[in-house]
Amino acid sequence: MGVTKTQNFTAEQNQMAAYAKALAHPARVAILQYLLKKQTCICGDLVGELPLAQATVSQHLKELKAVGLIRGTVEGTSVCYCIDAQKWEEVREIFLGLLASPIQCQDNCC
Amino acid sequence: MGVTKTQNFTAEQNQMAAYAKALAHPARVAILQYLLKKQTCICGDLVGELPLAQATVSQHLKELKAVGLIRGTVEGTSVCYCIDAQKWEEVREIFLGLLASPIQCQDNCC
DNA sequence: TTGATTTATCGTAAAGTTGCGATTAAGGTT
DNA sequence: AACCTTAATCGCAACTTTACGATAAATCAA
Repeated sequence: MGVTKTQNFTAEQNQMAAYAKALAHPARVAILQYLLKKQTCICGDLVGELPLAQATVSQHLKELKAVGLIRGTVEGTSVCYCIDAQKWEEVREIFLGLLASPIQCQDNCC
Repeated sequence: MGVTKTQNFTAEQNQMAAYAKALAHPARVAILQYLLKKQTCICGDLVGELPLAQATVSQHLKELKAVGLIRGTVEGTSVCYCIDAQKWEEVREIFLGLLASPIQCQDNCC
């Protein structure tokens, strides 16, 4: 059926999966890296930076906006994008929560 | 065309995207959480734990194995799974690298 | 107002993902 | 050997994602 059974997982699991999905494309990783470096930029900068057509970049921006990771504000003809600091902190905490988990068993654990 | 233009992005961007993709489904997050808690478990435990059919769980395990996050060793009729400690450390570093980036601008950055 | 610039959205094609029943393969058990 | 158990794989249906050209909408400039 091709539909994830969201309702059978915890909110935390779904949330983490949603954020991971936002990062699950090199173009979106590149967008976030660029935004973290420049702090702010207009859409056109990203179109120039990425090896993708304008429509495709716009679509990736839409997805990042959909999970709340970035915000865009209209500035005349352009749109200025930046990372949402609060959301970024939230993402950080969620990922650190999982990533910080220790692993006891080494090489031949099984 | 539905094909990610991998070759036009950096190795780091592609790698991060690949790991994020592995985490981009609640079932796979659940599998990792369970493995981090128990350190080790057999496939059947996961099938019992998750709200999914055996074939589906097996498929998710395959994806996690494909990126190297988990390892499975045959133990008689069962297969014992555990997290690959080295890979886990690598994933941690890659994600921390991005997540640690500071954000200067607040509320109305644009 | 006309025209240029910038970004979002639409439509579409190709490919990938999710899920499951059925089957296969491999190891145990009797 | 015949049978059970466990897990992987196959085949399929439904849905989602990626990508781009074309078009629309909105602002600015002359």
